[in-house]
Amino acid sequence: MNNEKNNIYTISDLAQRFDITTRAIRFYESEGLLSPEREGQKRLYHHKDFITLKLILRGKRLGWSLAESRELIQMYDSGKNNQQQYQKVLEKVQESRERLQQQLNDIEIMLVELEEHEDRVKQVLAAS
Amino acid sequence: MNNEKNNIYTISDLAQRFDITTRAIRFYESEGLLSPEREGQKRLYHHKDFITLKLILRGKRLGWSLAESRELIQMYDSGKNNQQQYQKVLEKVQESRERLQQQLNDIEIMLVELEEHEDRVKQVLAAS
DNA sequence: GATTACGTTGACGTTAACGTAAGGCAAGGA
DNA sequence: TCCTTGCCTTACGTTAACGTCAACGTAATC
Repeated sequence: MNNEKNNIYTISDLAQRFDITTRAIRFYESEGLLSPEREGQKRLYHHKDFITLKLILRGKRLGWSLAESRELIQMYDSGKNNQQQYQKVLEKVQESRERLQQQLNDIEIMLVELEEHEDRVKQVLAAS
Repeated sequence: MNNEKNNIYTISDLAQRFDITTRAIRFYESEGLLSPEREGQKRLYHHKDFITLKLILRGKRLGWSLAESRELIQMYDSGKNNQQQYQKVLEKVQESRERLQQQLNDIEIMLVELEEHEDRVKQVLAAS
């Protein structure tokens, strides 16, 4: 009975699609990241909200706090040219990228060390 | 008075070198990730502990829990060939790598969308 | 009209990884 | 002797992002 053709979702529609709980979605709203339409008591989500949720989850994957993602979302929502906000977001993206670079480094080293460890262990076994 | 030439560190030596608090170091010990020598009440850290701390912090950067890093450390400490533990660690590294790939993807998309947003905003400004 | 399914608003609980005192011991100057 | 410094233990506090009831409303269905 969902009207998904018209891009209207109930809260559990969204929860299913993004594999999160309705509790999480309501929480994001309480934190000011979502502001769905209401039909009486019930929340109605449109495509815009769908997009916003996508932003939220992408932010989470990058390790952003909800407060940080909120800034990004507000920027998009405003439709205005808030240069200061834009810079702030850009910096965050840059930080994330640098963090990623460091992590790639860490992964490489870890793999090398794991191999070395294996080699050592095997040598000890061979010598016994 | 630190005997760093002989690779002996006090707790605050380590804290300084890794830019963490002594509280954190003691906490890692209480979680079974470190087991420094004692001289009376005082903790004495050797090169081995230095290495372990490096592992801990690397794990943290990769988003590992302390419990996860503990497994890695135990594997190295044992010096044995625990194939099961080795596989578990290898899987974790693999997971981290996949997560990184997803994040790289996210970053790219985010940058593209930010540019698009800028373009839209500028067009609106130009039309007014 | 009773059940089932889905939605709502509180409100307290949970977890990891420390932070933050508080109080005390021991060594080394001044 | 007193003071400062550094380390120790114990123990309660903190934060983010929800989880988990509870208690209720409403709408469709059996």
